[in-house]
Amino acid sequence: MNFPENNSPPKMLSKEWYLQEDVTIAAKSLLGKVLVTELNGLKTSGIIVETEAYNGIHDKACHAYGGKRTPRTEVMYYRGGVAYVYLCYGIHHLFNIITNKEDIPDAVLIRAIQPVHEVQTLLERRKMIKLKPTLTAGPGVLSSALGIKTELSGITLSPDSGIWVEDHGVSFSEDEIQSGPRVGVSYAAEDALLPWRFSVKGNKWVSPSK
DNA sequence: CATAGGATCGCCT
DNA sequence: GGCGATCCTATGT
Repeated sequence: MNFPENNSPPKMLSKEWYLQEDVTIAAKSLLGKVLVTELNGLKTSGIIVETEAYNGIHDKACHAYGGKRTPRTEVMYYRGGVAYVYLCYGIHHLFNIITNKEDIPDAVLIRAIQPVHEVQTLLERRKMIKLKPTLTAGPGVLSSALGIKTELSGITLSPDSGIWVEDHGVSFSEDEIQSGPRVGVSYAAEDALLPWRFSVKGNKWVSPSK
């Protein structure tokens, strides 16, 4: 596998980490971080291997484009470090990490994870028998596998709230990161072409390209 | 109040 | 590759 060995103990991302101003840098440095949920007594996790950056009010693909505020998007304006979860196509709960200062609605969509621990629980939630990349390759299916639902939207990422991100000392250099256009945002005119989808090159847990 | 459509997925051909 | 599922959200009357 293409993850370096490391012996550093897991640590939480700091509150300050989420306040960084360049959401594309945040999206890239989230690759290799570990997304953990502990819900109903079940602890599950995976390594983030694919993300997309959404650049606040200037980004036509962003739900907060033009400064739009609605009950759904209000949490995007919170100070960085909260979850933004919304229902897509009536079925899928898509999980985002809000970054940047209060009132600047940047978000990173988590698009794929590599399962590590408690794979059996992930499989059960997905009603799957065999371990395959479709378990967690895609924003809808990874939320399903980790038990993430829209009711978590607006919650602060921390063990107290049942969902958080750990730093296990893994990060990737530019030449280990694949960049490309974001998926499913053709309505966003010229912003649809921005190369703001990021993934770990050659990793089999990344979602299929379109 | 009515309605259109979505940062997707899985099953079907 | 094509399409239906499924329901919340945003928008317009």
